[in-house]
Amino acid sequence: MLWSKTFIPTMKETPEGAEIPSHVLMLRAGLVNQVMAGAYTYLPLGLKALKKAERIVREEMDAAGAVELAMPSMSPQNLWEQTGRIQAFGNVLVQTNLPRGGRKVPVVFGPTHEEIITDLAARQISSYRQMPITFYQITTKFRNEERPRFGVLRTSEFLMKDAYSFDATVESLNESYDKMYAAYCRIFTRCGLEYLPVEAESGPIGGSASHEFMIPTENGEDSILHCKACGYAANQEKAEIGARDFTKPDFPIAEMQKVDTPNVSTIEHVSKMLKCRPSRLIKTLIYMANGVPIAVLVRGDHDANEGKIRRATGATKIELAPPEVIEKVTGAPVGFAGPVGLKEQIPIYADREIQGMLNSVVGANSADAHLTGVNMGRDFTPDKIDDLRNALDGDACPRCSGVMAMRHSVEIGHVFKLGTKYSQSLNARFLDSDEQLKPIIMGCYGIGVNRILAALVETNNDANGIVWPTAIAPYDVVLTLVKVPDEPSLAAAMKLHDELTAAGLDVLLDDRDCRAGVKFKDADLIGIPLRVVIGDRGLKEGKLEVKWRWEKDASMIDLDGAVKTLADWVLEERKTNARFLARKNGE
RNA sequence: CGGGGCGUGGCGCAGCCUGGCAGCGCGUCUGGUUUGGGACCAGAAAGUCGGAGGUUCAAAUCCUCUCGCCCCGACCA
Repeated sequence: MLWSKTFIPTMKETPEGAEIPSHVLMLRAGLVNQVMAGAYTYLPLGLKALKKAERIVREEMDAAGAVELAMPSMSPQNLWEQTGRIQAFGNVLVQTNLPRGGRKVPVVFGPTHEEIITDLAARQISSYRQMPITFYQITTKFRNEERPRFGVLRTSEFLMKDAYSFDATVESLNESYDKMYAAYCRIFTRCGLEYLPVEAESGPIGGSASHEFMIPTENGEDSILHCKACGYAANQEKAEIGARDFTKPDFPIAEMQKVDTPNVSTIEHVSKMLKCRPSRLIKTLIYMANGVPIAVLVRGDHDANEGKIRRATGATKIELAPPEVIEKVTGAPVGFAGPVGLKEQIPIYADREIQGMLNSVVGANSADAHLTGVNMGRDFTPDKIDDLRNALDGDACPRCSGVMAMRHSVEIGHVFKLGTKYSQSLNARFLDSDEQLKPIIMGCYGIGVNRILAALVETNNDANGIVWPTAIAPYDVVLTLVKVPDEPSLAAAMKLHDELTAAGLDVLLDDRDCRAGVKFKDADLIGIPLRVVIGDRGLKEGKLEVKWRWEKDASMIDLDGAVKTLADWVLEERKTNARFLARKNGE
């Protein structure tokens, strides 16, 4: 491809509004163009990279035995009513009514396709002999993000590979899941990503039935905890906290005292007013566990974890109690709840950390007042003590004696054992070998294809621009023509371009009539892995100047045999990303 | 949905407080000189100052409303 014949609108300056590296660089390198918040046009360069990621995903899905199909973005609303996901998705779901004659047909623009694929299975799969089977597609998904952000990392419309496995037994599901898990590892490795599979909140089957594939990066929206000692990794939602002994500090135990805290109800304000750290406060949260109010105690600087509360209570549904329930239970307005002197007798669940607290501050269960010098055992007794809070940096690893580190990260893939949630609500049943009718056992597996690009740019860039791995780079090689116009060097460049292309490489020839400096800057900005400079200096000596994007200095190779040399390098690199990955060790 | 910031030629910004001819840099176009890391000189085109209403002799500037974008938070199978 000639640079002058394609469309690569690079920018010297950072566009207003872009902040994180991937957003800035994807705009500056002319990969994407913003249409509105959360919607981007993929320009030729961005689209080429996206297609390469898509191709790797497709190849590995095929290799794993999944079969490709394509489902429509539009689907009837009633399917989503049957699974209850109209409510579950809420505003995220993009819906409209299609006028059909005098009728209105309510449709949903698919945010994912469990409903549609399960409906297909319900119609087409009737025997255990038809399974196991895994379907996949790579299509556009719609999710009305209330707050799209971070460029292409979080958009309302995106390309997703979604796969769904159908099995007759749990053992078979486990095999299907493992195959997808392994395929994901191969995909992200081939893409040159440094990923970390983490345990995620699991579904109805339990166990380690869900994993997210994360790319650790400062600007990620998700938090993960990782123990380097044993390798345990989980997202913050899921991460357990290792048990430890709680020895209270050796201070005299204070008397309980009631203090006035007019209009001061938040942890931040209370701690400021009473001049104590938030960690001295006990946060009392009133939750509804299957509709019954309970009190949950966590340290003031900790966050309650609803998944853990659900498991501790054995409830299926956990939600924060509405203000009227809080007032009824505590006898005080919201913000003054505490474990001492609750108006109604409700179960109290305390986070383990509460055991280590001495002379704490709690709400007084009356307006504009708190209690100080409160101690567990003397002043209140929880019904149950358990791990109820979100894990934090430095918490103990639940699997070994190590310490976990917290990192931000971007989720690029998710594998999930669904079980029979959808097959039951959509009546997808099969006749098993024992002549019994049973619900199909499902798994689902997603990859955000756009996020592969964004995550790569986010984690691979320098002051000059993007540094692509060859596997995903829009072009393998950029030929930088130094002297324009100049017939002999143009002819040599065209010849090289054609021969490299014939050898299977993606070649971009920068034939623009501008100064060499501009071309070098642009080549670096758009991040093409291999740069070949064609100038009369080298041509006279029968040499070509070559440089990998991440190398500091260029080297010379003979013009004779250059095509074979370059093709060998690039084809190898495209497969392994070996040089790309090795560069980090040298840093 | 709460909090904050920003909308001025294609891009990045100044001007606004204290109302008085709409500016700068980059880019674009023309001519010339240059030519291996974002060249230089001369000239040119291009802006309903996000939109609506109001105050005023006069509004980019002050007031009211509104739309959009970005950031933080809430939300996110």
